Amino acid sequence: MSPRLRFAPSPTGHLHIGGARTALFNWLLARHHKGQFILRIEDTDRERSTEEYTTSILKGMEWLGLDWDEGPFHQADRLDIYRGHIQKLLREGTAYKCFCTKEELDERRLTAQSRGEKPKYDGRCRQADQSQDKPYCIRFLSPDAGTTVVHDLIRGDVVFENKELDDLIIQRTDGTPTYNFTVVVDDVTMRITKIIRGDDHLNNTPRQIQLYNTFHYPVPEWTHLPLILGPDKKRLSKRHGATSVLAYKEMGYLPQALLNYLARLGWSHGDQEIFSKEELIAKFDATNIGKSAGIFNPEKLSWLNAHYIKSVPPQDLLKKTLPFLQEAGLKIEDEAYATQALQSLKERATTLKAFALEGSYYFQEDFPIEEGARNKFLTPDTLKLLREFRDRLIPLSPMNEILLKDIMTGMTEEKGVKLGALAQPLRVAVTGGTVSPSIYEVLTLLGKERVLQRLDRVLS
RNA sequence: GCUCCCAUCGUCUAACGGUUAGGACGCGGCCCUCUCAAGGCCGUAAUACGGGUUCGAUUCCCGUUGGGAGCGCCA
Repeated sequence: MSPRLRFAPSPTGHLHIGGARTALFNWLLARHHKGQFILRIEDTDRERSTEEYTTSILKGMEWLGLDWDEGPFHQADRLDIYRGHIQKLLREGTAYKCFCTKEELDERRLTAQSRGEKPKYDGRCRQADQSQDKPYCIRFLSPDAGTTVVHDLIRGDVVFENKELDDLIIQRTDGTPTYNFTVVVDDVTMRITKIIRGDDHLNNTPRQIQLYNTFHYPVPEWTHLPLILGPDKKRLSKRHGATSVLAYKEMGYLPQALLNYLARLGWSHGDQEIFSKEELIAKFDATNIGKSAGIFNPEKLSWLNAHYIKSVPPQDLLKKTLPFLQEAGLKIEDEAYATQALQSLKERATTLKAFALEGSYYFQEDFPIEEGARNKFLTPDTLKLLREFRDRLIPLSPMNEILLKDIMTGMTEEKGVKLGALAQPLRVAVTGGTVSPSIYEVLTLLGKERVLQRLDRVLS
């Protein structure tokens, strides 16, 4: 039977790095085994769930290319299903009404904690008169004795004492069902066979298993992923800078770089570092997932991004980069020229955004000249050199890299100076800075007209 | 505090009782060179600690320490 997996984010925030990895692992395994990947939006918390976040999560998934076969399902549309299941438990006596107020519970929790005990519900409403006309929530009657064991694919059997588990609330006073309940009902009715989720859910799993058991439903296969931590070893959060997947898109990261990075954070395939999407699908295997938490390392992501930028085919370069060029206010008039310019830049770009930041001189005439560069390289002596270069350039037609090289090396040999003595001032004059691709390449790309214009600007 | 999980270079990881403990990012050096990158070569750096088991432990067991997660009418 082909496996069915799901990703079930709650729309109380953007799709973040950790969630994206969970989604990726589920997606990868589904694709690897030719199973189904289902997307479900867990929005039973009406207070904090928003439409905006739902859209953002979907956009994040699409950007990463994690396509789903079924859904997105919304829990908000499934309330009748949950209600039916709750009624069943109530009828069977495996759930009961609890009339304790939130304030009472808070108070008891505090006193338990101050006594050094685990703050759990004492089960006092198990005996309460169920026909009282007071606001109530509904609790699941969990067993007091025995153990519940979680068969986890990467951790083995994890045993929990049932006495550690209290009667959890499955329906709020306002009539809406809660997470630990809906997740079970959904996974059962959606026939999910493998559950891959964050480590933070491991402690919830025994109570979910108890729910499966009382419904006599088959228990799925569990895989709990170690968490992704920040540099301070705390759970990755907004405090650690950009954590939203879409933020990486905006910073100029390629989805493949993020996918590759995320796959290797917690999973490995020997010494291999670079994986295409197809390779990941072919090679991904839950048995090679590690057990320990990993720290998010932006440098390595950057390295991967630079790697993938180098491999973008020339014909795709402009399309991918255009939004960043436009954002920087650069106008693209000649697409063929722009493509060549980007091509010359791509060896040294770390992000797509860097093209606009570091190569703006390709697309505008009124770029500023860096103060330090001007002082160091545009001196009376070098201006003399530039003037001579200009004079030798004028009769040149056509202008190409070989001819330029001839002129420049000829000049520097005559003067007995190093090539850099001419190349750097020239670079400052035509790019405004001391860093650029090969000077021959830049000059050729820019073309004679523009080069002369820029030389005149610094010579006048 | 209680419950659960985890522990190899700074970071991501390889090793599935026998290796000079390997690779990658980062960092440093050299080469290349018109600058900066890229690339090539070299280097830096780890089995948390203490007990067992074993001819032999990174690997198996126990403990200690350290880190993380959970303990919500959040998911």
